Amino acid sequence: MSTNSVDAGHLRAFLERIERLEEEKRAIADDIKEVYAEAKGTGYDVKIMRKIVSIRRMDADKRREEEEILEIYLAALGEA
Amino acid sequence: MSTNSVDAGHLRAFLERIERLEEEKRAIADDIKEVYAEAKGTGYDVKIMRKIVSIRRMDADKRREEEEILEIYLAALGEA
Amino acid sequence: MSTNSVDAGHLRAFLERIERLEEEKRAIADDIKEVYAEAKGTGYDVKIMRKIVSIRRMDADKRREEEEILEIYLAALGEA
Amino acid sequence: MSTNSVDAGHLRAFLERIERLEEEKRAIADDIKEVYAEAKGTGYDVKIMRKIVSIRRMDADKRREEEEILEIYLAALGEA
DNA sequence: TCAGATAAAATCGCGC
DNA sequence: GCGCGATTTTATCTGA
Repeated sequence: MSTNSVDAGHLRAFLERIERLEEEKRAIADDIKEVYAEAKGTGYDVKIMRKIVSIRRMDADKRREEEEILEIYLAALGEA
Repeated sequence: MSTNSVDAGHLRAFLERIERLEEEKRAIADDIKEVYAEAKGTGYDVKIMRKIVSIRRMDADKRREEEEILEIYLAALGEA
Repeated sequence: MSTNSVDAGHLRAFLERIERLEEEKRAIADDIKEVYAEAKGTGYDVKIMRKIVSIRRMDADKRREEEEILEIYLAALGEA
Repeated sequence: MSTNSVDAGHLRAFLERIERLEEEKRAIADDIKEVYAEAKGTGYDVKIMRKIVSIRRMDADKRREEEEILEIYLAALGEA
């Protein structure tokens, strides 16, 4: 078997892994849309919900950042 | 329990479902990145890989579209 | 003449170009709507027409993508 | 020549008109992007420019609305 | 830093 | 006429 065919087989495997993962990603994105639609059907305002989710995500990111900084400080103290 | 607290609980449940799904989505996106990185490490050209994936996705989309138009045609015939 | 006024004049010129182009774009969008309306009046199914247009656009896009990937391949070969 | 073939020819003509118009629309959209890119290269903030364009568009719409209302009033007066 | 991909918001057209 | 789904446009985000 030539090097090329081995490479091609390898490449194909990579592509298939990627495509399977992209499909899963799309499925989850659809699930998210469905939840928003369901919430809308229950009377909630989707736009506001998205804002809440976005703010909470920023909060979570901020918390992570702060924890990282704290760890850096603690590490610096440990070395001091 | 007041209507408000019930509604709030409901909203909270929706938000938590969404946030869990978004986290899963992010995890999968990371997986995809890892696969590309691994392929790159094996010597493949990421740009070319992305193009291939994109073209194959267009094929799939087109097939879907064609199935949809077939359904629309059939529905139109049914109404005729 | 101050830098500010020059800049402002420049900005104004950009904005006017954009607005003129947007108006042209809107006019064309209206024309498209009119054609669909006319076709509908002649008895054609707009939904099906839109699907056909969409599928043909995908064909064109795919052709473009394929040309692009060919160029990328050739460029990659040139660098090899 | 059957009715069907005439219809098909007609349909084809509609589709071609639409596709030609869509291409023009796309070309203009590209022009707009280029203007923004050029403005960006001159140091302007694209996001702010978009906001300005959007606000001016709203103003223009508002003016149009007000003129329409004025005309309706005037017409009502003429009939009174 | 920049373009290109992705996600979000706005808009439009259709059916009820 | 109005909500709903589909398309289009805008904004954000990522990776080269």
